[in-house]
Amino acid sequence: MTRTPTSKRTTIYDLAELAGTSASAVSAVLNGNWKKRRISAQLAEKITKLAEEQGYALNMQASVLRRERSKIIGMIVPKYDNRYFGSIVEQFEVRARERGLFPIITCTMRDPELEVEAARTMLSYQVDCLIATGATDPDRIADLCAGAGVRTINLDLPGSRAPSVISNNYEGALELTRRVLANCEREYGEKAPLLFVGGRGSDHNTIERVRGFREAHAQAGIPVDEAFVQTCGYAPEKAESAMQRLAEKTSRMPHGMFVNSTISLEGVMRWIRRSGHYANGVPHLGCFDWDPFVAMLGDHIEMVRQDVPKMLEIVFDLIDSNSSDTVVIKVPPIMERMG
Amino acid sequence: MTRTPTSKRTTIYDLAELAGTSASAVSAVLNGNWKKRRISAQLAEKITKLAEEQGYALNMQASVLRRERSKIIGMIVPKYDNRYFGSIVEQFEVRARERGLFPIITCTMRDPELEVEAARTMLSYQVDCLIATGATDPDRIADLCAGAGVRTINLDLPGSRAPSVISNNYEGALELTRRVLANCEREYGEKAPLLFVGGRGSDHNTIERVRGFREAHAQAGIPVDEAFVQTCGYAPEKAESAMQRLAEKTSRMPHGMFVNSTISLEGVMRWIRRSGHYANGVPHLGCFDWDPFVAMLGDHIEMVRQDVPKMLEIVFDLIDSNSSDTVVIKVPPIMERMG
DNA sequence: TTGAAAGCGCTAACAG
DNA sequence: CTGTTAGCGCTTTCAA
Repeated sequence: MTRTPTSKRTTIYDLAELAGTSASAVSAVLNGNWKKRRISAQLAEKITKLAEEQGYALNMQASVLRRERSKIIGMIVPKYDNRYFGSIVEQFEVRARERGLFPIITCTMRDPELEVEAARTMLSYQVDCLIATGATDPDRIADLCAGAGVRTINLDLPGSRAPSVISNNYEGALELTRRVLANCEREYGEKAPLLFVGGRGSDHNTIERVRGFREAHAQAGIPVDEAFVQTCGYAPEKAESAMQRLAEKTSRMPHGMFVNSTISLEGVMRWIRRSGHYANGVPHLGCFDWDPFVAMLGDHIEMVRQDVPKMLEIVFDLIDSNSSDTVVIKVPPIMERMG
Repeated sequence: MTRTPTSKRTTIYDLAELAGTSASAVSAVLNGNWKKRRISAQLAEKITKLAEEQGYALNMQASVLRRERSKIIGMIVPKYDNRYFGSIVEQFEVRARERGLFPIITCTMRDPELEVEAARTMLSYQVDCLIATGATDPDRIADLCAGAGVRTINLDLPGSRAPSVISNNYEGALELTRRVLANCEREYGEKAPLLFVGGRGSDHNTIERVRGFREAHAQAGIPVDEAFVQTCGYAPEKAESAMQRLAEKTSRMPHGMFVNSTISLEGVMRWIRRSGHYANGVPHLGCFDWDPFVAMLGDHIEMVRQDVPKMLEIVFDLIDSNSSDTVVIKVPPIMERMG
């Protein structure tokens, strides 16, 4: 793990000596502002060539230490195990690099302790800006960052002390619920309440989605069955055991469900298969999130796809605009057509 | 020695002044080696408390610049859009942190240029070690790192200038092919060659998997149809159009397929649905990779799950062991049971 | 038991 | 046009 002490890395001083010039000239040339310093094209070329030959690599730690902006941008993200967060991270990296920023990402496994730990570490690395994605306590992170004079933006889950970019969960849930209700009615010729399963009762997104879920029921004139609102957490195991408990208590399982993320859907699907409860007649499902293979599972699943490109576009606009108003920007999700 | 008014961050000098001691004492205390320096417990406590109160955060750039080891460990990874790489990245982070290392990850979108660019950047950030995951040209990266005296380990795809940890692609493919062949024979009562689709004909993993594919055919006494070996690339679109081209050329599509990754499977499934070619009688599939929703798609799909925990365990053993032998360690993948 | 001091490699202001 | 110089914040001898 140790670097071989023999192969000392080339520094601008080495380059300066080889070129018979000074470190500052080298620095200026290598940073592309040799014009400003009116360094001769000849010298500039000589230095550039030398750097190439010697395999010179800038020492970022030294550079960042000296500059006032690090150009490092951090993101914390709960997990990498689903398409939603995967595409967020992927596009975050692309856009960051486009802007000449260096992205560092840390996954917090949905652990609140790890979240603040990760934020602290990122501050140690002098990030210029921190994006808190799906954080359980965005305000805690915002405070931490404020203390260090670092900007924060909340993504996916909103906070009250920094700008937030989130999906329009209410609208998405409203439409998704409508569709599943309609699908159920079409097939079973009966107006009956759906099951809501997955998510945390305390998180903003889940609250908003439940609100949309209720509103769709209200609009259809169907009373919500309170035993059918299961905000049991996101993990597959939690969704699975929530289903199990419900089945033990109720004599009549719902014809349709609103599943709050693909993560939870994993558990729901597992339960459906294992329990054999729906052996004759699969329930109609609605999933708040998108996954290509879920889309292939059959015509009985509707999906809401969160508009990641748009969300990240706004995030970076916010970064560029330098504003720190604590707005909450809601991005309409996309309804995937069935089949 | 005047601090600019912009730098609002607390430094060890601020702390030293507040505690009426020196920066070196503060540094020692905050690094936990105040015992070695026999600093009084009293002073140590005072400093610790002060740091807490002031919200002191270590400046990693300064710290790393001064130390000889950065304790930063880098990983480059092709994509975040599938479970395999997702779990690699997730577990990499966990294990790195367990060891007190700071993980930085960069996704290269399978772009060879970006790969070396990313490696260079990581070297600039003084990584102590770089893991090249699924790199198209691992040796190029190994050379780059060697020049900087930094260790490299190849993951997923092997190289010849650094230790490599990969799946046993041959064995996995052999067994997967056997199963699909058996499934086909059971259903159609006929020995017929499978289609191999996805992956790059030039990459080691694909070559090994094709070898296993051929061997399984040989063992079953079935000649491989050369038109049925379609190493068309990983992307869904590529797999999809490869299927299309094949269908246009051949009068008889295969009853079974070996699909080289879930990524490619996405395209294959799409083609199967859109083309209507298999309207009566789904083909038996084998997928080299695992995804929970693919597992739910039906009994006609077999999967090979690469043993990510084991692979990463070996990667970190390699890191700890400090060895740089260019071994290739093959980890047996796990055959998922159907259903 | 503790502090002073010397840099790590780089950037940028200031003098030529 | 170019070099000198003064640190950025931290770690680590070395001296006391």
